[in-house]
Amino acid sequence: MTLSPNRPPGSTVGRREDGDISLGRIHQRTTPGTVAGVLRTAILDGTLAPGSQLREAHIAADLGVSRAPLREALSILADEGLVVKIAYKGAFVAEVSAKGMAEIASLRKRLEPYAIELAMPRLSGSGRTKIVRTLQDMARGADDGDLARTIDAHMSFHRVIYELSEHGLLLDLWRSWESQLQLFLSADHQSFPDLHDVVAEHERLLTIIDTGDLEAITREIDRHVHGSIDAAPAGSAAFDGSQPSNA
Amino acid sequence: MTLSPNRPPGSTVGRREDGDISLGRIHQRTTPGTVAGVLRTAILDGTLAPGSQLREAHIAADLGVSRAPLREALSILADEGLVVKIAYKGAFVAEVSAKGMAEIASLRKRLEPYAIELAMPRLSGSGRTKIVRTLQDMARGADDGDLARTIDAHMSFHRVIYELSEHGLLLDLWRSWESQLQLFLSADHQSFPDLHDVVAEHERLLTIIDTGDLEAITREIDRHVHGSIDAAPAGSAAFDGSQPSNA
DNA sequence: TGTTGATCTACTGTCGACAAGAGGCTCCCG
DNA sequence: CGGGAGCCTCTTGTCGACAGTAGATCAACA
Repeated sequence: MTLSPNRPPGSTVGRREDGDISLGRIHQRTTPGTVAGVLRTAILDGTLAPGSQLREAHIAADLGVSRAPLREALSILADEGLVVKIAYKGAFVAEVSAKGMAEIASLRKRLEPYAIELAMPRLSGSGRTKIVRTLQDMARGADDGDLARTIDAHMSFHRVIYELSEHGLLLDLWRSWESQLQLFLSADHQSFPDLHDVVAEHERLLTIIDTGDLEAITREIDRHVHGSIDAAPAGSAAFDGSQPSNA
Repeated sequence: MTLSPNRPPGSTVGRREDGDISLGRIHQRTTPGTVAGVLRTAILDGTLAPGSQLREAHIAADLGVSRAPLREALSILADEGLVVKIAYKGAFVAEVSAKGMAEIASLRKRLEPYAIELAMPRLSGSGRTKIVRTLQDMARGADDGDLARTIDAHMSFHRVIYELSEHGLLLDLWRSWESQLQLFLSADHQSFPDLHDVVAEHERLLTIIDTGDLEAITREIDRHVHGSIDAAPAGSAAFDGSQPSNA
């Protein structure tokens, strides 16, 4: 992940200097960025199987770019933890391991309550609207039995909280986890017998956040995160210690 | 930073599986890796001033490599937060901001106690020796008035703790902070009137860790980290709000 | 005189070709 | 028949050259 502490000079977030014209920034679409996007979705939707090697020449030819920007795209994905690069051997689609997920969970338990605490002051107005919207999205996804959409909304729910914390590092951290969580969840959805459970879970979380009781929030996050991680590995041997890594 | 969850097959850190032969792994010295190393020291020792642009062609020629591996080296440093890359504009030596340091501190306060907790079981034998050794190094550096050495040992002290936690993500996180902390500290050393204070501070921390009292440890880390961050910015206007954070 | 527009330069982004390392295969030798 | 040295091929790593962009300089114009 790229935990860059210094943002590019142009990436003003919400500042308006002259007449209040804040027409949101246009972010430059760089080739490596778009390529990384294509590969990311391919990995997340299973087109590129975990463990498979990503041959540069092939992919570059497929996408109609040269190897230089492709290699940079692979680096981006490596930062996100979706790809593992090994010198002189190549780049491989990451295999999510139960251990890796547990590690992420252990950090989330300690940091997400903090993120919520920081986000508190902004949880009333438009911030709250954003969160509620993700819940609605999640519900709609669950209604339709649309796994991908439900997961997307699930990720958005948490991401919005990190965004509202206005803590750059925290948000970067979440971003570095998001792809992996998404990969894990979509591969492991069978552990969610009913998608509506996910929705209920998060509605409950939001209710508790509303109380503003930090203790209770910490407890709930603990339960919440614990549940979504440790509930799974038992059943999904496929993702266990699979790191003989390579192969 | 590269928070890769899946490590390359060979990078077992301190594990000895067969007869205790830990001859430490020879890590493949890749060109981008060595180049990144050269640039890293140049940045940390001030040869490359914060904010200055790193022109690819120029540096590549200086080091006798082509731009391809150099660009990758810059990406590595960007991951570490020592360099900021901006599309179509170039790579610049990062400027540490008080805000960035405060963000790191806020996360350390929440994670370092956890790292210590995890490291506990390994804090008796050889693990402890390692820590003590960094303290000795720190002391020697302070005796000689050797700032760089003191800082190195200081970083090692904390790094060893994260290593002993045997929590991959935590260690990765520390690594992603280390360079920036080092950059900050070496630029801001005037806030340490006496290097021996640093040593005393860490000896005290170790003593408290020895008690095994997690509450006390958390309190101490809070004090410790708080002190080493918030003590500084007041005096060092140079690093304050330097983030045109926009603008 | 302030502002707009073109031009110019220096740099980054991209390309295709070449070099070098890694792994598998065959063939030779004990 | 087993082991090992040497090739052979595929892939990644590196290179030099070209294309495109950002910012500065400067001239034309209202």
